[in-house]
Amino acid sequence: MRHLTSSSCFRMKAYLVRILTEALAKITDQPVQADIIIEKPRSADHGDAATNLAMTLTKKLGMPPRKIAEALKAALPLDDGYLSAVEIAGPGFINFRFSEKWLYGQLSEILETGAGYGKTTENAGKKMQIEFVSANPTGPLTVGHGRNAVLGDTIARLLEWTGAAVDREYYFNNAGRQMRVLGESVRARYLQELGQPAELPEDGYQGGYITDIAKTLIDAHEESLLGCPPNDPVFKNAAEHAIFADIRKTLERMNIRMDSFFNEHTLYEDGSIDRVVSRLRELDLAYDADGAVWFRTTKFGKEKDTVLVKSTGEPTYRLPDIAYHINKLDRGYDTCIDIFGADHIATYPDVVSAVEALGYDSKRIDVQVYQFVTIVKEGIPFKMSTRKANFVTLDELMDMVGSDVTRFFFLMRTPGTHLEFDIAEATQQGEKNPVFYLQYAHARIHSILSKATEEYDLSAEADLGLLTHPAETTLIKDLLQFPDMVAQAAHHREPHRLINYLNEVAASFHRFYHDCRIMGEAPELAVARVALLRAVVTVLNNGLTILGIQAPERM
RNA sequence: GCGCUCGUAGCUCAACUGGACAGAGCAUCUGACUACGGAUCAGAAGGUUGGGGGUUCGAAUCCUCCCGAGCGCACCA
Repeated sequence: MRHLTSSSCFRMKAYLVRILTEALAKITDQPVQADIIIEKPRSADHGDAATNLAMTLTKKLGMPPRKIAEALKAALPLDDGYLSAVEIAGPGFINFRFSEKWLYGQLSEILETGAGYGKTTENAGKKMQIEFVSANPTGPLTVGHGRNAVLGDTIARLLEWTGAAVDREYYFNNAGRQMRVLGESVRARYLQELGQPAELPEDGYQGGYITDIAKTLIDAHEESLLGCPPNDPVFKNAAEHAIFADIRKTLERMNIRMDSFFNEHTLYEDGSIDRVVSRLRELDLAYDADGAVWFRTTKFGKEKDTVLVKSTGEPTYRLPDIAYHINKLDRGYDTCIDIFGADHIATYPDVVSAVEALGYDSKRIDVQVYQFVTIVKEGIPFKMSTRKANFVTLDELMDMVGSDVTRFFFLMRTPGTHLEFDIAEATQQGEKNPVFYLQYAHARIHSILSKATEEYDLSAEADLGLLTHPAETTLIKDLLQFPDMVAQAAHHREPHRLINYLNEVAASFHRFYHDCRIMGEAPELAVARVALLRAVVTVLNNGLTILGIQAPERM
């Protein structure tokens, strides 16, 4: 059974589970083990909540599902503090309708809770860490990194709303071959800028930012670096600092702040790399062959063993990866989440196997893989490469569409499926741009509220019982789903669920706006509707806050 | 060749992880307030969920085999 918390929807679920359990005990002699699942039916005709309990019990009780449903219904109490009706439908669903008394009670709870509405305690007391972005400082962040960055940050926010303490960490490596080539590329540009003959390394970085970095070196050192050898760290260091500064700025612009940057090099300095190898050797999971150190991945179902340390003495990236995850687990996190692109999909199982073999509970590691982004520009997709400088940077994208649209587009889709990022669609300012639908609803309500403040005395308590129009009650029911939706999105690490939900809320609001007026109605009703709008604004605001998107008061 | 991830309306995607009649937004067509923001709302049309077989009360979802796409398969990261 699903873990339940104290928020409104959970409380209704808990109530339904309890009365169903009691009813079940009444209709059978022997105790029956049953998983009671409560869900919201797709169609409003089927009530506000439903359970398939009767169907799942057909085998155990040896009775047809509708018979069981009838018996259960007869044994259920009908407390109008919670429910107004219990119905049986279809093959044996038991459908519940919430009482108005319950709805109004919950609505006033939203108003009281305000900016905290939607927070739950599902992960209260849990310490979590999420590692994301983690791009090596070889160039500016591109749209390709964007999905990773925004997913990581938003999942962190979701988890915080379920009570967890979350650390955001950026893992990087400034010592590998890529970085060496980067330094050599800067040096080549430096020489060229000073009129010296020089060529980029064969697989050097071609982007214009390399030349910019070279120019800053000229500003700082003039010609004094001409005699430096190609591998002099001054070039690489300059590049790293400039690029990291740039990356931080981009992240900040996207409303992302890291708690820590972890340099892979640390793992060499503190000996944890060596420790992993020797412990794997003790377990006979690592061995020497052909001058290299191998990891016995065949023991975990792989076809081939994997090299951990090359015959040159240099570890492959897998080894520090293992050490890094152990480092994280040793820091005491209950859960460590990795946000990985599809290219890592085949390699992380090795890390998980190693961590498990070394005596850690690998369930504490949670790898989230997202599929790559296809950029569509003028109707045609194009491939990006940092090295060839064939990319759209996140800064360029935000120059075009702003950070709200940028975040929204990356969050809109299921992480596990390919995302098509259509620049033309994102650039649209009007109705075609999906983010505006939400922001418009927020701005519209705000405008109504400020007008209502002038016309009515809103200090008196609203009589919420006046909100009986179908557009009003469905809107209230939508609002009550919010904490549950946040918790679900957090649990599945899928922010798009929250977006879909907020779109529904906005749609319900627009429908309400169309059907129900505020100004011009009897003052009591107007005041009650204003209260409802405040609750809607609360949900939109809190939801957009989780998504890291602005909730504008006018547009 | 092997592994992973996928395939849903013309297009981009949902579907609460096995539930009721597969839903939204674009695009197309038809309508709506002389009043609170028309960046809105109502309606129409659009489907053999890539295909076959299986599991069961029940399948887009699970198993299997085909077809098709993307990504991996280094002593690169």
